[in-house]
Amino acid sequence: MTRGTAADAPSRRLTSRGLATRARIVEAAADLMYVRGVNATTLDDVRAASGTSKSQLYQHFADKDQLVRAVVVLRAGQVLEREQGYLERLRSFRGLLRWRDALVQRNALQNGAYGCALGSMASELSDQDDEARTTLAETFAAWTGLIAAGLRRMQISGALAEAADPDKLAVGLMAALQGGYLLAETQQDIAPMETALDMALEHIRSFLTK
Amino acid sequence: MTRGTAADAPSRRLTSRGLATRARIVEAAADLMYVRGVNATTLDDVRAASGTSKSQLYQHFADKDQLVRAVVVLRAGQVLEREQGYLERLRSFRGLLRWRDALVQRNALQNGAYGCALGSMASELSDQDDEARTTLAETFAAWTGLIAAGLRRMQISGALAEAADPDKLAVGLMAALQGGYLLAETQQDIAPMETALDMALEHIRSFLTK
DNA sequence: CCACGATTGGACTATTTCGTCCAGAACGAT
DNA sequence: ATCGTTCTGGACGAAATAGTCCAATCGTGG
Repeated sequence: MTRGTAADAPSRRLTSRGLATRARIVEAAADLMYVRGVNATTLDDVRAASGTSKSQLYQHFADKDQLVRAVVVLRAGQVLEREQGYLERLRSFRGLLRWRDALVQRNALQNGAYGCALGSMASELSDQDDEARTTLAETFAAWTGLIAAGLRRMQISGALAEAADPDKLAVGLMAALQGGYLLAETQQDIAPMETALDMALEHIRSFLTK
Repeated sequence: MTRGTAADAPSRRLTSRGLATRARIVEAAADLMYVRGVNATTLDDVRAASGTSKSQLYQHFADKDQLVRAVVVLRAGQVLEREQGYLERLRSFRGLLRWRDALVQRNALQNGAYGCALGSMASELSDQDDEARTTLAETFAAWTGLIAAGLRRMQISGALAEAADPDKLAVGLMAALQGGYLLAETQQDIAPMETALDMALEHIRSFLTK
């Protein structure tokens, strides 16, 4: 609240160099927090991984919480941008299957470890930092909204039955995805993630008009 | 590995008094770690909440990791016992609905905060403590197995179609549950958890024979 | 009721981690 | 080029946290 660091109007302090260091810090922190968890990542880890120094960290972020929030915002933007690319033109069940495949493949690269960039932070931060929780909730809502919008387009084009509720189906699909991530992470095997997504998609398929 | 603390044969050290303190410590730690997260819980918090002292902590647990593992084992046992009570006699779709209601109601008491006792630990520990991860994976498997067994009984009694795959349905249901927990925790609202469970149950319903 | 090990309390140390500070280098506008 | 501002490096301090140790107490078998 004291310093103008995060999303504030950056008062006057902004140099390309400074912004570059800031970006380097947030990205390094995001990577570390993704694989180790937020609380298990120390500022010294971030400092080393970003090739910066303590003063830079505190130049750009009032404290660790602010850095964490910046990481959340970064991840939210990344995920939303990526998902928008997949979902904004979604108009068919096959498109949904392609979306599924992309997610599974991405997660298979790490054998399911680490889970969803958003989900793991949500689990750790929800009961710890209300501002972060809110951002994450909004991001989940936006993500789910992208899916719902696609389902609605399918409905308008007649591919999906009128009886289907796009919003509820989207929430169910998102839950299956997040639960799948979690089980896959715990088992170190993406099979449960596939099974979960398949079940949700199978349910959506039952609403196809033919 | 050095001391005989956790699940080892307790060599010689066991007095009712000692066992009681040990239990008090683990239970206090479990509560704290549930609401604050594992890494955000300090040994001093545990000491204070359990009304013990440092020496007791280190009398029973070689280090914090061992305590965390004991908490995982405790939670695993509690959840499994509770779920067994609900699921071991599951024979009908209505039974599944009752199970759903019980979970939702329990989570509603805290407005969805904290999530699943198992899920939140799984998310935080999976990439941090492989032994804990394994225990959690086994517990999830057992839990899912309870559901699958119930579905199989429904299949044998003819209520559930032969075409249904109890194992996959159980995994899908578990993922919906865990994802629902996570979304509910993030949104501080159990609605997404209900929606997710309803979707999974709706899908199972489609396999009912009549 | 005595002896001995288990148990306890809490002071103490070591280490980690967050956060501060300041002197000097780099940069950009004039 | 020069001056003021921003950026940088890293030493430093403060607080939190993990982990150690030992003297005192308890409690149970003999």
